[in-house]
Amino acid sequence: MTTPPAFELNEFLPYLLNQAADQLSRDFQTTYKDRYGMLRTEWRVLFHLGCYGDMTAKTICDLARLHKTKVSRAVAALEEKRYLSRSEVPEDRRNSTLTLTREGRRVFQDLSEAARAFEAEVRDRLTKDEAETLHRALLKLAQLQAPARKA
Amino acid sequence: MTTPPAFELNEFLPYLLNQAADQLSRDFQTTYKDRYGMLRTEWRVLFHLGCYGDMTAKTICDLARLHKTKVSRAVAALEEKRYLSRSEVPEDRRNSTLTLTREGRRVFQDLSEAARAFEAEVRDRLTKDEAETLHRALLKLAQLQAPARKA
DNA sequence: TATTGTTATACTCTATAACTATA
DNA sequence: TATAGTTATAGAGTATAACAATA
Repeated sequence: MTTPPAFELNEFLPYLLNQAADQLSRDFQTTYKDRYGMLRTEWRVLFHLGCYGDMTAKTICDLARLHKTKVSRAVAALEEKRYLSRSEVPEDRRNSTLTLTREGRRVFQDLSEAARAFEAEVRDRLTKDEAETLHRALLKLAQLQAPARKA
Repeated sequence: MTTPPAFELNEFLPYLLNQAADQLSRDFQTTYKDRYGMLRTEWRVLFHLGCYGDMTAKTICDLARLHKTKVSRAVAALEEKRYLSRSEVPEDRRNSTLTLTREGRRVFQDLSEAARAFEAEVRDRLTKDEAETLHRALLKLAQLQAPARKA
């Protein structure tokens, strides 16, 4: 005879996750957009190369869970901006190794400092325990692979 | 003489947040898309009315942090589907109160059960503490207003 | 046949400006 | 003049199919 409790949107994790992610994305995107005219996927590709070193487009697809068409276009845009160059892999000429140029490394350096500062602000709004638990929970939910760090 | 530690993308909260949110969104959207051909903003509007009762488009804009153009289109789509109706507010004829129809309430009922089941699966992947802390942290980061619950 | 990557296309989402009507 | 809502438009993001080159 009891009615089920009404649904509470503000406790629905997928909704909250989206709201929080949108909020932070919007704030952070101004950095790479205003400074370097980069789009979201371009930023992600640049950071994969900067953080983890040279790799092929296919590897970025797998690590970042991005579709190959998105990566293909982002790589073309970054090449156009002279932030990366391609070199054919002799063993398998279907793919190219992507490498940041000197300018690309400089941009990565600048943006990673901005990212660090941004993250510090975000963490300031949380307790230490909240930030750590959030990080752990998100890793579980996002199902990302963590590659070996750049040498 | 020490170099700063390299940036670690997989520990950058905005990135993790996006990956997790995208993942869950994609999974959940199939429910409202496949069953009712609804888009994301339509789902959000329907749930605001279902969870919190009748309100104007403007109120939904404020609660959900959505732009009025998005809400306007979602409301038109839901009206077209006969999930809601509008009634002019006599005191201020610029706005209308939005009300779910019988069919709209049925759809909300069905989708909120699906949402509950989906959330249960998500929480199963986390410990109780992780789920609670995640919820608390996301509320802080998303900066949502929680309206009074529907009577 | 399968894989890497590109191009084309359509659809969804976001952002902005211009507009109507009411206040 | 300000606010609620609509319409139009452009740009960004997503998804899919078709294709070329290579394996």
